[in-house]
Amino acid sequence: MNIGTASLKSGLPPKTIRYYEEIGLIRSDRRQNGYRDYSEKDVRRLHFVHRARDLGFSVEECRQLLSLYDDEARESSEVKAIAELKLGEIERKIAELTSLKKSLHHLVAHCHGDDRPDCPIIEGLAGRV
Amino acid sequence: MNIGTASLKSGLPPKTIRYYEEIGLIRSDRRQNGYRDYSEKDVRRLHFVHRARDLGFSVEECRQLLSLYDDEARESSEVKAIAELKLGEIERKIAELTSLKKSLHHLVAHCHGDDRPDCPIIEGLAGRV
DNA sequence: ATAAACCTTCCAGCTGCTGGAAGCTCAAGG
DNA sequence: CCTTGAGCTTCCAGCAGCTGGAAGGTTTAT
Repeated sequence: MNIGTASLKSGLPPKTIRYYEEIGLIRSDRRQNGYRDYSEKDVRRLHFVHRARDLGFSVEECRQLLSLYDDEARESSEVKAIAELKLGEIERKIAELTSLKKSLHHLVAHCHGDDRPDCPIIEGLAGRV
Repeated sequence: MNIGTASLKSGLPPKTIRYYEEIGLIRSDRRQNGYRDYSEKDVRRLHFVHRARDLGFSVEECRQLLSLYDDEARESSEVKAIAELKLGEIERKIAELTSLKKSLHHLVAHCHGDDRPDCPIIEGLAGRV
């Protein structure tokens, strides 16, 4: 099938699919006219990458996950290790954002927000607080 | 003072300070030898940007905040509006990550993680769940 | 006098796409 | 049969926000 159809089935834009090919993540057959040609199996791999990206895995991690996906003799512990690393990253990111949120909320809460120039937010950013 | 000293005082790497100048965020005087020359006031502005970036503001937002910082006649409502927008963004990001975390945690929790190949994480990514 | 530590500019690269231009191919309608 | 439009191809550029490195000038300390 053409890239347009593979795009619809996998949920990835054609541009992204070409990009993934360029960086060697997903390959494709070619027809005589030069068009890319995808099988159902290819589409499943594309879909797999789509889901993994949506779950926060980097392209490099997708590469690892894809090779585990392909490996009939994989050990699930390997997959789990990657996922747990990612989970940790996500948790750290959440903690970081939560702390940011707290700081920013604190500044916002103390700003009266009227037409006067004195502003605890500006002062906080200036480090005067 | 030289860029190295300004870097130490503001907490921004010299490279970043030059970059901020290149994009017109922070200017600097020049000495006869071509070296950049920073005043204490410049350093305060650099520090301000540093803090704002750390709090999650984009460079463009820093530009706005800097001009409000400079504006003696600013209305604090303007600052507050920008900060509230950012706060909303941070909250949305946290919600998104929390949902990611939930999905990923669900997959991880169901993976026995041993030497066998069957793996709910791979299956989940493949969309077979 | 020389070496180390600064400073300068410029160019490239990181992640992960996305947009656009120029050009080829294919399917359908008149 | 011709044309039109959709879909495909490649290549180049750009987004954010730096960061690394090369090649070279300056300053400072020994």
